[in-house]
Amino acid sequence: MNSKKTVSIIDIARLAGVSTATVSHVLNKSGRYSKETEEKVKSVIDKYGYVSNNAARSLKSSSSRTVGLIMPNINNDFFSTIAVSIEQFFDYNNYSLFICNTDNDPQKERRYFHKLDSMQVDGIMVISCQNLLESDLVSRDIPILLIDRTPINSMNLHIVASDVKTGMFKATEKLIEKGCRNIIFVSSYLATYVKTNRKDGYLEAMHKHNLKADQSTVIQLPKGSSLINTETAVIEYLDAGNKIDGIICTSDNQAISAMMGLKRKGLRVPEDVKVFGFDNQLQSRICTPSLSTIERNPSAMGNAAAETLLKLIKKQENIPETLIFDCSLIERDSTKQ
Amino acid sequence: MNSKKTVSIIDIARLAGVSTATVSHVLNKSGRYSKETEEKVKSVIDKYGYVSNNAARSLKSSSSRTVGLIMPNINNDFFSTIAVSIEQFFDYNNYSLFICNTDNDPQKERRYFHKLDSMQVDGIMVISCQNLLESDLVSRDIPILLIDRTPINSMNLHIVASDVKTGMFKATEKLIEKGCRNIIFVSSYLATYVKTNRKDGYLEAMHKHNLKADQSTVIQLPKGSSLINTETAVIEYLDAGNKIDGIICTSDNQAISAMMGLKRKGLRVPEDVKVFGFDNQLQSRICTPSLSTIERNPSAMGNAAAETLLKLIKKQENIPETLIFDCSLIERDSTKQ
DNA sequence: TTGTACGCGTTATCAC
DNA sequence: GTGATAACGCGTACAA
Repeated sequence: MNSKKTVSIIDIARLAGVSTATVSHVLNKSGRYSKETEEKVKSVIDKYGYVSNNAARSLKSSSSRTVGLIMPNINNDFFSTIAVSIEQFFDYNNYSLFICNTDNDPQKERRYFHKLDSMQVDGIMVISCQNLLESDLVSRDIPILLIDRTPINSMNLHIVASDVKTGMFKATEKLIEKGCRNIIFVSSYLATYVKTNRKDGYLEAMHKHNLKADQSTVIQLPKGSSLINTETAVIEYLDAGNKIDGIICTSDNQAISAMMGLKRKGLRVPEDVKVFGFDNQLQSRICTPSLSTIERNPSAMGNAAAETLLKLIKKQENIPETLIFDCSLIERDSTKQ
Repeated sequence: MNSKKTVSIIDIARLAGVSTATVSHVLNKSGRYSKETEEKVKSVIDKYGYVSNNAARSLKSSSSRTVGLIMPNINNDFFSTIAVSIEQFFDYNNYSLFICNTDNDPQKERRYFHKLDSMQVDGIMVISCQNLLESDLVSRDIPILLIDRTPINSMNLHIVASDVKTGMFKATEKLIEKGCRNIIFVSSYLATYVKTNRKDGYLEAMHKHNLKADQSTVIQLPKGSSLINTETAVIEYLDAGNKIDGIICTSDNQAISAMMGLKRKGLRVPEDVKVFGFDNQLQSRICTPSLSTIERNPSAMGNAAAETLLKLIKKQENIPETLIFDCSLIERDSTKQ
């Protein structure tokens, strides 16, 4: 344990024989002081280990050179990659980033909005887990930026996201091109608007090529199900007499579980069934057979989000309201030949 | 964009026809008001969406019901699992957790210490990337808790960590028990004190059983190397005429890469070589063959860390200075038979 | 360069 | 028991 008496700007001013205003100017390099006073002040600050009180600073300036990122789950590769690139951008621009983990709990998301708001952050980015964002999330006039998820909101918030629908469309069409005709869609539990987007890409591609795709070709895992449920669901689907020669999944883990189900039913990947995952997570490279997948571009998304938020904070002009990133297909063994 | 005028406690007081003191008391449930005024005040707060200004509150009380977690990389399963359980604990206790990602940059770690300090957080937990912690990290008298990594420090900080050395010892001995005699140790780049701990467990087990283990049986990957380097290093080791029938790695990814190297040299796992990973990450279950690994207990560690920090914040007595968690072995196909 | 009013919630003191 | 008044904490920015 350390035991320190807090040193305030008043102490420093007294010890250096100047006013608090001068100390403040030295700290902020805002001029209005001589070389000598600067050195005197700096040496006193060093000697007593003074750290300026951010609470007082933000109370006065209602800015803190701090931004918040609210996200559902730092334990998810895609999200945490976004977070890391955001952090790097803001660090480079002398801002601090505070990351808040909501555990996919909408209530907690709102609590963090209020907390960041009351901590006087200069802006907030959110990968929301709410379907609807109310306008009372923050009380101050700070920018809010939506990343990835785009819940309904009445505030015309700026958005950085990826074109998941087209990504799913391309993946589905790729399987069709390779001769698949009975392609099913396996979806983990997702908020309504997320799920709809992804499924629509699949449905549109199938219908474009006059292939059957409807409720009966979609396996929707219920909320709270684990990966073993996916394996079981695929087996049950086959046991019910349905044919499969292609699977599109909403995550790599779903795809890997689906492949386990296929294996237990004696079906080979990619010879009998071709499989697409989603998000190009590490495990898609490591599993056997290696998994074809859809790559969003989390680093670029994070960087664009951070850049946009900083522009909003600085109240610059002509900031695009919506940035949508393309998805690309990464083909590996699970869709070979 | 939202455009709001900030509502302050003064506005609420005026609108409710009471003083700011009363509003404050209602907010903090500190008594001294009647049911009627309470309802009146609450309805005004609701109506105008008032959020108390944390900067002002922490300026006065030098507490913010907020704690910080500084960590090297949220993109790492082990760390982020710790973080999630810390977050859950503090949320349950009505604290907010701000997570700061240092990218393994000691300078940045120090910057975040100062920022959290000046934001008046009530305590800081750190998975440090420094070898030495100076005592000027924070200026106020707040508790700091070390998690996992235990750099040298002069402040007698509390520690929550795991007994990695014994874990490595047990894994090595397990391979010896299964008949391995030429066991090598493959280490990714790690800070000195981390690496030493892990390697010592391996060395002690080998020496206890009179098996050769020294510089020549340790593959140390240089800083900044990627997984392909591990694969190559294993191949080169074999090409140099060395024998391998067991491998202990400092991460699951290292182990998976090592297995790829073995495969390319025509060696089978587990028949010819048995392999241990480290940390029981998702990929250890998914790879083929599935990987035996060492499980630390990140959830329990996170929970213990959070509990300890809260006790320190509340200045309770008899808080254990050091909590060390055991590691357990998880045996899968890579060490079978 | 400096003095000082200001921002806003908390809490001790005081009045009824 | 209820509620108001005012001092306080500390950095900022404008006026002097």
